[in-house]
Amino acid sequence: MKQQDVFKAMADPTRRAILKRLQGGALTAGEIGAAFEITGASLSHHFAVLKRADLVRTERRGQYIVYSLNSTVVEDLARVLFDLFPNRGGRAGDKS
Amino acid sequence: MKQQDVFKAMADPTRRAILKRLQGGALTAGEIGAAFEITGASLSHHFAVLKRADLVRTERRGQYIVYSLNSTVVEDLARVLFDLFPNRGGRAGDKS
DNA sequence: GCAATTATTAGATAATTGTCTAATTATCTA
DNA sequence: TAGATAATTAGACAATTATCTAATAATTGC
Repeated sequence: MKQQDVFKAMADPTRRAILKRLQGGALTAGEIGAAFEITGASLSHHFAVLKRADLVRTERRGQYIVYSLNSTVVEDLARVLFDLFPNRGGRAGDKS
Repeated sequence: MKQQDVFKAMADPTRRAILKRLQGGALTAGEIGAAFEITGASLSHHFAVLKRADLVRTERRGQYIVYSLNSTVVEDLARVLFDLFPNRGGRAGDKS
């Protein structure tokens, strides 16, 4: 997990919205884009960032490209956050 | 919690390092700065971002200003992340 | 093969951001 | 009150980034 890439990816509201949309299951780039006002090119840029952070996985299916969540990476991120703050009952990722 | 401010704040490695340093307890601006190569002015900028995100609290003590973590906000953030990803055993912030 | 569809890549531009130096504010102490 | 110390604010600048239009790539179906 490239921490910096993940944090950077999560810092943009559009990308968080994309992740949110993928909660319900895998979607094609077009299906995701339908919910946003920005161009497909901009969307592609965001997809690239999310992929670089390993937050989503892609699979080509015919002319479509299907995106799906990679939950584990964001779980890792959540663990990092918990670790940043001690004295809270030692849950996920308890290193001490 | 202003989600966007928090995510933006966490996106910078210097700011994450500052939070990390504060794990051991409250520190003055100068004590924190001693660990970084950047100028005090740049540090101040980062402090401002962290404060806007409500990730740190400040208290003036004489000529010093003391910074401390505000754990709850980052815990909230971690919860948001967990919520982004369903089907993982429903822990913190379980909304469903 | 060719047109249509889906998506990405290339290149340009405006906005944001991290950094710096210089100036300012707040506090302490002699 | 004056000087020293701690920290922030102001203003400038370079790097990054989100967005766009136009061009390119991959696939399907005629």
